[in-house]
Amino acid sequence: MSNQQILLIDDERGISDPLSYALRKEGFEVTCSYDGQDGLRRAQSLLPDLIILDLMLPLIEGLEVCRQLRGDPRTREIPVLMLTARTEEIDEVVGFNMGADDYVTKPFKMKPLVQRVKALLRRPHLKEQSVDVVSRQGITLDRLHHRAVAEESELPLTPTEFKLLWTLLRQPGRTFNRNELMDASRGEDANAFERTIDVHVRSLRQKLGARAVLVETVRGVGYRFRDEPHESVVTETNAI
Amino acid sequence: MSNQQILLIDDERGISDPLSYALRKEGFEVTCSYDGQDGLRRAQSLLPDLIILDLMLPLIEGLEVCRQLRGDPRTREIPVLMLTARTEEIDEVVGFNMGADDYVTKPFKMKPLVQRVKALLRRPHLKEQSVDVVSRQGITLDRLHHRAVAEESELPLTPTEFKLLWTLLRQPGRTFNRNELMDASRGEDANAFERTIDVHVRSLRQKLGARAVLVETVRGVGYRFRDEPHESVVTETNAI
DNA sequence: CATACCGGTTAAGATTTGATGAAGAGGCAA
DNA sequence: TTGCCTCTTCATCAAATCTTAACCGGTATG
Repeated sequence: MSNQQILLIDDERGISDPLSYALRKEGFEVTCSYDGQDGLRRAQSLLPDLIILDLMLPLIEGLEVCRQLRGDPRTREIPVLMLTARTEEIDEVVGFNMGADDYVTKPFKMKPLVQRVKALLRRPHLKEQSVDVVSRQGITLDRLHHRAVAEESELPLTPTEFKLLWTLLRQPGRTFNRNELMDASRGEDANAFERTIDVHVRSLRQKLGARAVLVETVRGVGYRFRDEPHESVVTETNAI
Repeated sequence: MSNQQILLIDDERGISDPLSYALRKEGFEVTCSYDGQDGLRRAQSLLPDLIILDLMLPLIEGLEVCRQLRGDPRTREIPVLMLTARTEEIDEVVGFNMGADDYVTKPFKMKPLVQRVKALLRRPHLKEQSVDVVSRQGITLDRLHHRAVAEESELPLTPTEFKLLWTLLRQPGRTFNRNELMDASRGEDANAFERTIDVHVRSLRQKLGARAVLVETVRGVGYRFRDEPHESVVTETNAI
């Protein structure tokens, strides 16, 4: 029972039978389900370590199953491996951002698929859970209440500035180019002058005051939020 | 160089020019190649994150390029997006099972294609093996954070120096000629003065300090990153 | 030894890049 | 409507970076 449990949701016996066989031979415990509704119920009762999900399912579509899995806190973190018939479907799935963790196109070879399964199970589960509060270097952002606080005082950020800082703060040290920041701060409106970001960064820095140095410029690339503490800020912090 | 690199292999300027422009505007680094042979060579020296490949090419056919890319362990895992003239061709291509990851029929709209590119690059299993950190001989490059570290201290590299070192470091021991290094560091126009590379190498060596010897000159050919920590005596003996 | 070739070095000039100030353009509520 | 507020665009400047070209010394070759 120390074996890892896999829930396989697929209505085609021609696929699920050999697949479940191959997985069992690898030492996994496999439970099969042949439609979406049943699969969803089993997922919630079994809480397996991994779910393999066909995109085309009777009763409930694969995407809907995935959505509901993600909506339930008990199953939210279970990795999902999606089976799709065509490459283009992957785009859709990715587009819907349904949170599948990997995709395999049918027809597939058994060995690579098992490899993928193992890789997913091996993966450290630092999946970015939906976080509403981020706090770094004395700056705290709460996106539910749309509040930004630096030490004591509240920062009056505009929506764009807020999203910008949110993006930077969530992955401190990572450098974002202007396009990524554009996307992050303005949704998917892709066609805008890149340098607009510079202006937002500027006003952001102004409002950050002494902490402005935390938003670093990476020349030729973009911007990033400083990872390690900065001397002048520490001094400032102490002084307050 | 937090940016992802795309190699575009297409001989029709009417296609490759606007496409490379669109991709660059999206923040990708794009290198263009106008025939199969050259494209193959560039793929092997650049090791881009994605390759866009026209099916009809001079010198070597697209399918043959694809086959050879799949045959080389260095390029085997790089996703390939194939451009084809007619829908029926897709079937043929799929039939040959040449391992292209996606197909787009010409003529295509710019936006959807860019979407496809992004989707391909976002695919989880590709993400897992795409390399963002390279570390050799005590030097570590992280293109996501855009950081270069030697032992303890951070190296303040300019964008060009970073890309140069990134290229050398990814395939230690392999000698790159100046054109290849030009490509890698300047992405765009390959028709610049070759000796420019020498100057970049020099400033790179200066910043590397004691580790400067790791960037070796191969007289008459180009440069390479040293593979072995010490003298090549052992290597010689083993080689014979 | 002479010579052509090659890479190292240097500095000046050209180009690119980001910061900044300011001027519209909409949006929205009073 | 007017009066903010926010976002975008543009022009300009200074600094960082890249390229070019000239000069130098080492090396292979005859």
